[in-house]
Amino acid sequence: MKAKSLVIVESPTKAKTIGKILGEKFTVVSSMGHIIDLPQKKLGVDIEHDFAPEYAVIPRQRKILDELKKEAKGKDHIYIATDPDREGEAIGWHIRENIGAKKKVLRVSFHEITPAAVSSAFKAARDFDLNMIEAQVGRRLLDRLVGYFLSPLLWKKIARGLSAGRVQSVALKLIVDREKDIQKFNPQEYWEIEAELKKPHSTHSQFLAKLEKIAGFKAELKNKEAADKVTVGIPGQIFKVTEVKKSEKKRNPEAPFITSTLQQEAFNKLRFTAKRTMMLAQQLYEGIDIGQDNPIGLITYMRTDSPRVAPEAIKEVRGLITKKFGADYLPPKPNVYKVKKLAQEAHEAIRPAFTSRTPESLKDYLVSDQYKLYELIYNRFIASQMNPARMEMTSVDIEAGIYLFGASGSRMVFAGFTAAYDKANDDQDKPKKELPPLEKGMALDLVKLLPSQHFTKPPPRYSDSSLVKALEEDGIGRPSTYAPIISTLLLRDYVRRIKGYFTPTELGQKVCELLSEYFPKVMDVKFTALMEEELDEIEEGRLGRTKVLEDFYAPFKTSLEYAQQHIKKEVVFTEETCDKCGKPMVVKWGRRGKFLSCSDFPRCRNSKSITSGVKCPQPECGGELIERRSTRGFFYGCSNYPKCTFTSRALPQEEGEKEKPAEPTSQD
DNA sequence: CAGTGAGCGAGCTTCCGCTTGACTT
Repeated sequence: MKAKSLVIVESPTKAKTIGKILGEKFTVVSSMGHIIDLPQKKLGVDIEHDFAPEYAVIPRQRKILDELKKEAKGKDHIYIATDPDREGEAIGWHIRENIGAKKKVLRVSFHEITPAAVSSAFKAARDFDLNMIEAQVGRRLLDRLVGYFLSPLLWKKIARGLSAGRVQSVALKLIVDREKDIQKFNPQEYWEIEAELKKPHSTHSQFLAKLEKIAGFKAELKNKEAADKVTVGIPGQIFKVTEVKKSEKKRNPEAPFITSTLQQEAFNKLRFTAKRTMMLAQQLYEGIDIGQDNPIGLITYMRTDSPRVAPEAIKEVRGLITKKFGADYLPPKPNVYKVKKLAQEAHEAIRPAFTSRTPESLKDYLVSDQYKLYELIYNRFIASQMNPARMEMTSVDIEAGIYLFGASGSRMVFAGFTAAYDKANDDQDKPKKELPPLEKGMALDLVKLLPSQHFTKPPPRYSDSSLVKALEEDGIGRPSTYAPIISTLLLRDYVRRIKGYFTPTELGQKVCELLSEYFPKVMDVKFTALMEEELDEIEEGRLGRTKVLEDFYAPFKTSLEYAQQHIKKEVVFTEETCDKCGKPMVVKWGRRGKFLSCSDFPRCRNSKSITSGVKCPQPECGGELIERRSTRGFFYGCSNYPKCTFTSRALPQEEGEKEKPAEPTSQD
């Protein structure tokens, strides 16, 4: 029997795909991510000795490592084909160091899983990039220091079980800061006046024009009096077209999806949370049984920060565009999309694995949500390689005495990529109506005036979509962590998702305030970007990992000591008194959230729950609803439990309050 | 696919970033 080579990748699906490409001479196995890490139970960083890490095999990865060792035995060549980025290099290195066959191990890296890319990667097999691994270790240690020093501080000063970290705490700060902006926002009244106009002797040429200027100055109407003055002055004036400007505007298609944009669009168009989106994408990636042999992967890898597309796929989609839409829709050269500055580009864009598998052809095999997500990914990809849409934009000036009105309209000249990307979904920028044909000098009839009152609006709270967008823009977190960051903030009860929008809790605000006051550097959104710059320098061999850690740790330690001394643990007294001894009750935090404890603890050990003040809707129950916390999130239960087992997701609706539509689907 | 829970307080909680099954009804 001939000796085989061993290839190690991260994911089982990737192993399957590569196995098919490489053929019989290779055994391809997966590591399922990292196999060793810092221990969970302790710091695992020797601060006295250059921040030396104490690594340990991740308990649940023990079996995997044993498998890898077994497979490594008797193989002539071992290729580590983990992702071509910082984490992938480190994962591979740790495998090499732990499977007991160091000498035979080589590193291969490719950015696309196509026969051409894989083949040339094996020809260019190389040694490990030690500087890259240094950078990863630096990143890991820094995160450990921040997380494992700040979290215990919170346990001591606020409540047990809390957490803080380089990423989650900054994400929390975004939400808390936004809430502050909203609270201090002062809405300003303003009025708009629209005129419904039509061409003389015409019955179906109505259109709307907006008041823009009065006597040459911008029309700013602060209140009803100002608006009334105008609405009284306008009738009787002669409306006349003074200017008609036409221009052609191109609208380019968007890049194919990467993780962050997929999460944004899936939330905006389908109301899927980031977590749900990733779960569904994983299912599409792993493959679905579509009646032929094995399950077949329907999309490329879903955790990526690069919009790059494999040349083979470009060729395929260009063929499809010509066939389905015609040559007019195909650009002379493939569209190329820019990579973000902080991207590590280990993977391709998220796209259909085979454009021949149209969403319609898979309808019978996919459940509804899978189908919707696949369709989104499919259409976005096709559209990304099509020609721009062309619109004819018209803007018209209309005078009525001293009053200047403006109207604008647009007409589609060429659909371009919008022929592929479902327009019904594409409601971001308001679709402008087409105007009737108008010419300079034309007189118009006023049908009616439509004054309307408005108020300036505060900035919106973050949603899954806008939070992920903000995180990505600031370089905070990675494709594999956007969704988990949100889950952590919810799990800790730092924020709640209300009708799809994040509101910080009192606890979240308190944690944020404490950290911001004592650790402003860590809480700065720029902290991660600065860290990334230093990691880049480590990768280039211009900076040592220990130096980076020392420079961070020295001032951090000082802040920590200062915080330990100066933050007072605050005790929250309530109006409630103890049933047993009459002393006031105080709020304490247990494993399952807040509860009331006698302030005389431990002499009096009485405790009780905090009730919501809302009666249990069960007939003849008489209990009150209490907010409970389980492993699966929050819910309301009856104070008479276990006698009454009533539960509900939210407090029963107040009378007269209307049900609002489109609550996003959530697992948190 | 939905459910979710009875003791918190004396021994334990926690980070970020890779990756998938993990429980039970």
